[in-house]
Amino acid sequence: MRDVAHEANVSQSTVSRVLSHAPSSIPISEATKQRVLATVKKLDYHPNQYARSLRGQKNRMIGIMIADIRNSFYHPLVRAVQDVAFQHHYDVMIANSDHTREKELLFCESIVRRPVDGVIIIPYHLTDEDLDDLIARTGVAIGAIGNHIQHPGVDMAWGNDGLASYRAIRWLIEQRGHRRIAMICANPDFPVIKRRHGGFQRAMEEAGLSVPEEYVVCGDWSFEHGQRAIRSLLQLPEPPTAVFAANDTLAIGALEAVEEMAYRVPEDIAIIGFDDIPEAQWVRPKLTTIAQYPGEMGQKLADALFERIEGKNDSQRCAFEIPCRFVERESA
Amino acid sequence: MRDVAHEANVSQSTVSRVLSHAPSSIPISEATKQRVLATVKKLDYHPNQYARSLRGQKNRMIGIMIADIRNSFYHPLVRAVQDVAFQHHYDVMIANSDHTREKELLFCESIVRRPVDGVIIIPYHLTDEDLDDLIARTGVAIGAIGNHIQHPGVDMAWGNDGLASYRAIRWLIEQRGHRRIAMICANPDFPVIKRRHGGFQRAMEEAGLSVPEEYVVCGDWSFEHGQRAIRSLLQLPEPPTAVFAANDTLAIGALEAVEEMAYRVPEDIAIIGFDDIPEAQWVRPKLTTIAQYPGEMGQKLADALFERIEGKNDSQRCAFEIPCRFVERESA
DNA sequence: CTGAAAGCGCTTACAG
DNA sequence: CTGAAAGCGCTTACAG
Repeated sequence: MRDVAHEANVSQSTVSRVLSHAPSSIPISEATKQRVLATVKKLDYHPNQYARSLRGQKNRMIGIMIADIRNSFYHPLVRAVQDVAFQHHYDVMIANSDHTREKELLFCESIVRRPVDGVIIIPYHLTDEDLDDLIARTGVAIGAIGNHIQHPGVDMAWGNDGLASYRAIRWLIEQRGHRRIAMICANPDFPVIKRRHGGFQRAMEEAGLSVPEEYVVCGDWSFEHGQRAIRSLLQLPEPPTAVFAANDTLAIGALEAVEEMAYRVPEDIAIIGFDDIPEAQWVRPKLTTIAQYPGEMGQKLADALFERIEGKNDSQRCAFEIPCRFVERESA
Repeated sequence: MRDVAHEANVSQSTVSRVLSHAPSSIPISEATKQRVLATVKKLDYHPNQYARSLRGQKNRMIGIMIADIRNSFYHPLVRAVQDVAFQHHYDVMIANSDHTREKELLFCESIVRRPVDGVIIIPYHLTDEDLDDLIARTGVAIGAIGNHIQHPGVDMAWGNDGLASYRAIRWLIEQRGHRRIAMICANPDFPVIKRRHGGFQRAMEEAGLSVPEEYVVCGDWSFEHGQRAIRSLLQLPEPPTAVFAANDTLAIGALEAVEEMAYRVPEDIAIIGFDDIPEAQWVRPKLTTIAQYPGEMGQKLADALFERIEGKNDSQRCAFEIPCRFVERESA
């Protein structure tokens, strides 16, 4: 910057003002401005972002925390956030929590250290108190997915997944006549599992159907857990006739295992997933599932985030409910 | 930091030295060290990363540039790089180029501005000159995928995809008796397409088989292009009996369209993909394809990157050839 | 409209 | 083993 100032015969202050798109409060003569810009171009000068950050300006970076970049469910969300950030000339750092509280806290720490201007997170363990702490220490703007986050200073987006689960199970019972329905879950401590399992349980109870303990198979979110879970279910003395999987990856794992065991889907065993990832349409039979709209969530949350970052919103809490939709295909 | 220094009754220099894991050249008395660490914990102090960066230390951040986070092919690579970075306590920023030179250059610019300590990139347009420029201006360590990058200061990993393509086509001809073979390509200007198409062309020529112009359908990398391309191919007066798709997404798109047209795979039309993304095993018929190992590429490149960042390698160029492997399944 | 100077929060010679 | 001081590259009151 010193070089540019010297070469253009102005002070550093002037170069800085020309470059920082300063709020027009401080005017620069057109001639000076052009001279500076020409010199900047000539010397191929790019202001150092860290110095800017240090001096108190924006950091021009946001963070995303998801469980695992390998799960397709997150991609539309991540991409939407990246695209909004790109338009604002922001960089995006991305971290995986692997559904552990430990890594969620490490993400918060790296946010505190750096810091960044905003984050979009999908927390599985972080509580309102954790977020409160984060805001107090950094002033970072936060958008979160999942309605277990109720902090008044945090924007959020959520699907009505509990209700959607309830309705899907009712559909299995009333439209398809199932009475023995099982559920493949991830860790039951996750709020998201509590909601989906709660919907399942409620529909079963209302229909007067019992759910034997071994009909709820908990584990992680993986393809492999889907395979193992359905095998154990089908080996029960009284196996279920339908299975509700807490996400599509589990459902697709189940589908693969069922095919190997030479059962027919949906005749012998019906399978319903959750999320409607692209792969749900590629498997055979095509997966009946409950669609969520992560792209829309990401987009809305990112727009809200930049409103906060740009100081256009410092009071209003945004809460976007993006309803789930039941998608009937071939597996149930 | 001032607060910590004051509270612990030492100078800022001392706090800094305790915290910066300084090369043991400068010793600190154990008592002082413990006192400082206790105060750090008590005040919950986290050093500001931007100030550290500015003062010349490492920036503790690397960048990844891929074409599009939504393509499954990149996930094992991204995840592997993230995991290595995580172990080194580094943050990772990720940008999409959408296969455009414009966005590839914008990524370079944001690297220059920030800067970061290293990048892993999958360039489709960037040349050795571009990278030379980037290194000159930032000293950033670079690892790249694809053997069109030959810069002596850039580590690289690559699959032998040209040869693998050649062999797959020979297999179609010799083991499966195909004579009319088409190819679905992305933009033919991409080095990766040149290599894969080159292998295809060579196998055909060596077998004395001609490739009508309309048998090479160029477009982008999308599912939709796969669908459109195979439709146009099957409507030709003399349609092909086998199709080689430049990646699995194209192949899966082709598979879907073929199913809608009620052709049988592989009896009526054989399909071969490239990459072996997880979805290749989920579609029916299961996709015959050429496996690449992006996870291994990412891991090796990231390890090499941190060797450079930590100054353990400032001369040796690493070049990892990760051979492709033909995976025979059901679609050909 | 422009410039001189202070300061963001650290690290690192330099001195003791 | 520890501290006082300079400086990384910017931005922003303050002064003119």
